Amino acid sequence: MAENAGPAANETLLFLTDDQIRKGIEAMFFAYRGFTADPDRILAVQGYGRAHHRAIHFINHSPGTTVNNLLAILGVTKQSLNRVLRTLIEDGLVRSEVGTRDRRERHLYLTDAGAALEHELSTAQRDRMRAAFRQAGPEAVAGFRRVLEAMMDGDMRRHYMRFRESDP
Amino acid sequence: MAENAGPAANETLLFLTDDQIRKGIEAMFFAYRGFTADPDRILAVQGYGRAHHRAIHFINHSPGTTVNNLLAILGVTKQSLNRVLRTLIEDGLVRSEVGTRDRRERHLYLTDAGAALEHELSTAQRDRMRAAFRQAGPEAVAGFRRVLEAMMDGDMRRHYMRFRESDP
DNA sequence: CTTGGAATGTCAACAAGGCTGACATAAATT
DNA sequence: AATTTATGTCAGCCTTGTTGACATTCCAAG
Repeated sequence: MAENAGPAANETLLFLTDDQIRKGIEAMFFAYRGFTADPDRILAVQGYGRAHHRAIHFINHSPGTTVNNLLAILGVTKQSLNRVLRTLIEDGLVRSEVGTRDRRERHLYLTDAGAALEHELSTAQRDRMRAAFRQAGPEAVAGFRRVLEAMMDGDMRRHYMRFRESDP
Repeated sequence: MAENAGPAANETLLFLTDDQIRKGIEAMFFAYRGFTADPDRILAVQGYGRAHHRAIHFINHSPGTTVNNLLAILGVTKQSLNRVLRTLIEDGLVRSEVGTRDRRERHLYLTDAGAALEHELSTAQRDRMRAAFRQAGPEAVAGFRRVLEAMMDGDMRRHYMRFRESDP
């Protein structure tokens, strides 16, 4: 490697200074709060929390997914997920069907009521994200995605990429 | 506004389709987990959680800050923050000094031990962020920041901007 | 100066939602 | 038949959010 590529090297690497990194960390902290704020408000009314939102989101995304799949994606224990699923099933937002191929598995679907709540939640969250995307512009969005993908853990990136491919 | 600006309009607005937005939402979800994974591991050993990390981070960032300041930045109730602060003070990581001008206020500082933990935590988190930044490149980082800033709530953006300005 | 309100912070109790561990059941696999 | 896998459940713990009650301190109006 070249020892020093001249003044241009400092220019190019400015985005890697500790201070720039710290700003990135704080941006991530504050932005995540905005990211969850709108759904949180909606969920609080019904007595649900973020855990319910996550379950609903991914069941909507992959209808018929099994409990085990969901566990891997959400990265929680089955006891924790089960508590959330139980309330969602009791409240008639999620339907659980015994698998036909493997009858140990439970396949999860949103009911109409579940889909309605999902729509309400994702509309709120998408509106904010869309506004941010529009304000920042297409190139910023591409960069945003590149940085986030590089920041994921291996397993999470696998799940994320699987989702990316799953749209034709 | 123009009704339709031709094929170029579709090109430019592709990043605003529901599907692109959904990918952004899921990227945010998965990336935030990577973002907190390393500090979480370190904190778990000492029996602390993310709340302790946030308090330590912002006390380190603004030494002498008051409890009230911290409340506004962290966006939690004072009772919640107080519990975290109490354990940090008991464990000798944070020092609380009665204000001289206004003796109702408590000014917060990290002790040497607190600074050591802060350094361990921020090193872990910075390393991952730095790797992601390096991998994505400077333009992507600029875009990342622009999108995140647009995604913040008004109050949070105010705090974030205040921090940005505070480095000479 | 006194008094009443506002600001600041602390303590207590409760709920959500993570976690681990142990165990049950049913179905698939060997 | 024995083992493994997928799921569900109970009990109990921890962190971290909440509200309510309360103490202290400051400040301003009377």
